[in-house]
Amino acid sequence: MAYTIKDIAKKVGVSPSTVSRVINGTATISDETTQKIRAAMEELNYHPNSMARSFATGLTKTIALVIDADNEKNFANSFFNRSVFAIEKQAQEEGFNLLIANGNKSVGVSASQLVYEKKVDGLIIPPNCMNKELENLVKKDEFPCVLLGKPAKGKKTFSWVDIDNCGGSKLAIRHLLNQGYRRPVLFVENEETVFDSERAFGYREVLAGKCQIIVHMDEEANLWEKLFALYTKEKMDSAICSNNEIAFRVSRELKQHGFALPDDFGMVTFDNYPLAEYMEPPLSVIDVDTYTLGMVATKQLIAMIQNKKAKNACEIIPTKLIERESTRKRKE
Amino acid sequence: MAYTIKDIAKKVGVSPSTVSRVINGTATISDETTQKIRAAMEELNYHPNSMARSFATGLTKTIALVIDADNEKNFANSFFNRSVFAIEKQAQEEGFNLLIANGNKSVGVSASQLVYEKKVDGLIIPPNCMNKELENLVKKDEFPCVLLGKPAKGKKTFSWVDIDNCGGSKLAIRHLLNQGYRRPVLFVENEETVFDSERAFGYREVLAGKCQIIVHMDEEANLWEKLFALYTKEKMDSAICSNNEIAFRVSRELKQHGFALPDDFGMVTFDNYPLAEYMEPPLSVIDVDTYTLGMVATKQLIAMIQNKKAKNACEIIPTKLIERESTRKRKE
DNA sequence: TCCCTCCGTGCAACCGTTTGCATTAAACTT
DNA sequence: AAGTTTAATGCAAACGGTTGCACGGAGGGA
Repeated sequence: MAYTIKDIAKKVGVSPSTVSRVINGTATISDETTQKIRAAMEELNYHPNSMARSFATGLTKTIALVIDADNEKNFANSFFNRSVFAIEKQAQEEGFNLLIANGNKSVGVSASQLVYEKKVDGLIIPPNCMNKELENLVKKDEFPCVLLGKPAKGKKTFSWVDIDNCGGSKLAIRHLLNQGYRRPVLFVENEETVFDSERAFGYREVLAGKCQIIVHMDEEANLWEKLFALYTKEKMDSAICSNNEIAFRVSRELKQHGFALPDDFGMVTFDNYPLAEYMEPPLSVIDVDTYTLGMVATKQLIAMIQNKKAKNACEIIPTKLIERESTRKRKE
Repeated sequence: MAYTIKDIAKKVGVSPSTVSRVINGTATISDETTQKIRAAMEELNYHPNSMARSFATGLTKTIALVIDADNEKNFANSFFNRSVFAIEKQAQEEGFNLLIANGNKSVGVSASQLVYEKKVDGLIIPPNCMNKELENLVKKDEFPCVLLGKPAKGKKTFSWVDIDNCGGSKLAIRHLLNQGYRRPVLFVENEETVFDSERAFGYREVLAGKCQIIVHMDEEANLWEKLFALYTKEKMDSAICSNNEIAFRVSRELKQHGFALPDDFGMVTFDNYPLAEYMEPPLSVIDVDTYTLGMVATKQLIAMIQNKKAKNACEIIPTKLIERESTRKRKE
């Protein structure tokens, strides 16, 4: 059996409460007593039992990150991963642990379970994992919760953090125009996800009054046919891709059919994928700082946990352009 | 305040212990009482307080995965990520939660802390995160622990799970030879990591008596120079790359200098990176099943937690070859 | 019919910390 | 010097489950 606070108390000749107060600094204890208690703890290599503590205080010092395990792509993309990294680190720095919870619809219960069972003090959750049950739970108990991504319209009652999808899109297009491209097309998976729709919004805004074409990849059966039509009929000369897989596929098709990047077609893609710079040509990207995203979300959540204020805060993490070869300046 | 077991007991007119026994199935309770208790729990939407429970039982129903946050690459590579996914899922299925803990040397304490403070019931930990303190702790208390990767020589006293690096390497080389290549070179980061050294071992074994060249990428200042020498002087005609970044870099150099894959040079790489199939040409890979890796590690750990047996078990997850264009059969 | 088992349940202690309240002694006030 | 504040500490009751032991009653064997 490990030592308890009582063992320390007995050894020093004080009451358990005094030891507790020294550990937590919750009352003024004489220097002498403090020293002796510290020494005893050191000597016996005492560590407080976190479960007993959580039980007594009602605080777990743990936050949960809900993951969308339905979508296995989350695990292949670095977006998510760097966030996990940042969240863990920030949590740790503020004395919290990080629990990973499945937000899968079929398993379902998991995330709400953690709240019901009081296993965590707060939740970081992607909007698409937020279901009705969880929503009610969070609202009713004012349970600390930060959305990792902008919620869809009409659900603005949560705190959230997101990257600047709209701004990133604008950045990309302005860059293309700057480099001498005239007609950029936007490739997204579909416009149902918030981030794709934000990117589309930015695209439309910058190109207001000009030619706009948005391709929904999930509707395109024959990518090359589409690309060929875009190039020959629509005279599109460049692309913004919403993710790396799209960028890979598009550039492969183009190259296989004898097009040269960036001379025949410019390309910029979202997310600074590690391999983007090893592509041919190295891809210009909109770097989304998911590390900061995770960090800010965590800070916000822990602030909510600790002082119960700062509700309905929201923050947008700026994106930045990393210029590489795929958008080299064109001779006009 | 949420309902407690006592509220249920009072409502039904039984003692709290009876309710507890119904919840846990730890004694025979009459059908009638069971029904009434179940109904009351349902009606009040009762959920047991996990902290109280952990406190009483000494079991947290939580396992920790230690991550090497020093190495940010871990988060960029899908190896690790798919494992996290699998670990969470398996844990969840067996009624455990997953905690992510930093194994960073500088933060240090974190992982041991969890053990000291009894915040988790077991640990999944990459060998390189295993430090002396943790090692002692684990051994002394017989704390359940599974290494996620084969430990270096001399540390065989832990349970571990790893992918079959040696076998994967053999698979790759035999495949190359089968396809008509004669002289495959092995590219690794360096041979200090266990997995690279295992891969090198497999390489040497299959090519015993034949030409063997292992390139350590961390020592190569000029990759193209090296490749050119390998091709012209050593007559190497194919490569096994230990990771995707190497494969990317090597294939880029080759293509930039006018070589055609697979006709001039064959290539197979470790890890079925999602983008490997979008490469030009699509890369043949040794698929390492990190999903199974994580799942098996978790099963093993939970078995240790639950029946305190199965110590020092070890398991090797087989790899498999996915044949794509980069190793197309050569005309001899 | 008597004794023994076993089923279903209750009692109460226990898990390790925290914390409101009480207490004492010392240090100020005036 | 008496009264009042303040610092330092102890007491004991929580916190919400779990579990060993005990006990009454029903059923079964002799």
